[in-house]
Amino acid sequence: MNIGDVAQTAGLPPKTIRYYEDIGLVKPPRDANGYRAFRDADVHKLAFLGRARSLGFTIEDCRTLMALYDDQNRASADVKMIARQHLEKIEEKLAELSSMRDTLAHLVDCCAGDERPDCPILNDLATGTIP
Amino acid sequence: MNIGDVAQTAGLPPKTIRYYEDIGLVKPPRDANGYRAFRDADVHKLAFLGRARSLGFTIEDCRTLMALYDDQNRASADVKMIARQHLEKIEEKLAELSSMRDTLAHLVDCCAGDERPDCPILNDLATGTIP
DNA sequence: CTTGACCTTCCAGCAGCTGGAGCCTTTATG
DNA sequence: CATAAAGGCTCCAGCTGCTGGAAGGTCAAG
Repeated sequence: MNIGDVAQTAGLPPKTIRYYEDIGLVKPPRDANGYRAFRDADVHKLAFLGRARSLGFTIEDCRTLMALYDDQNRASADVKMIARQHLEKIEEKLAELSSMRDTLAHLVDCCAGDERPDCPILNDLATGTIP
Repeated sequence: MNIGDVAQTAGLPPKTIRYYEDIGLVKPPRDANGYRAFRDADVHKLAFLGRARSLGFTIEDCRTLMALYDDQNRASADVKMIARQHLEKIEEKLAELSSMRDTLAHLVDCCAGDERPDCPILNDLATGTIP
């Protein structure tokens, strides 16, 4: 399978797939013409990567998760630990973002948004005093 | 005021302040010894930047917001527009993250987390089939 | 035989810092 | 007054995870 088809199948851009090869996440053999020749296992790995990335796992997490996937003697506890830590980071980001949203939404609400210069948003940024 | 004191006052690391000078957000004059000599206005700008950044505005947004702040003839509508667009992006990210969280939390819940290899998390990543 | 769609490599750049090396200046202490 | 620590300076490199583009080789269709 050539990279374009793999891209379709795995739902990843060719550039990304090449990058994943670069950093050693997949190792497709080459055809005589130099083209990457993806085997089913490679395509499968890439789909795995795509899903893990779409859940927000870092590349390093993905590497570890794939190694665990390949390891028949893994303990599910190891996988769960990674997932739980990642979940925690997501919760933290959510908290941060939602506090940003609350502040911003309030400021936007307070701003007249007309042609006059008075602006509670700028006032807050300048002084740190939320109206 | 030297960079260290400004860092304390504005709540930004010295490295960040130097970086902000690099990209033209502040332009402190220099003392004879080459040290940056921050004026009150510079410190004020940096605090402004710190607050804008902590609300998640991009550097380019910050640049625009500061320009608007300096412009006595601004229309608050312009500020509000920037804030509203930023708010939208935050909402999008929130939605994305919270869907990640839901999926992950569910998977973590389903995983025994013991010494056995069976793992619904890996199964999902491998097949895209949430239990 | 040519055209166009693929494929290849390599280099650069995005955001927003952060770390470190190597050097100079100021300040505090003995 | 000498010295050492603390702070300042510049410049270069690297982080994450790609993405774009240039310059070129390959392959299938007409």
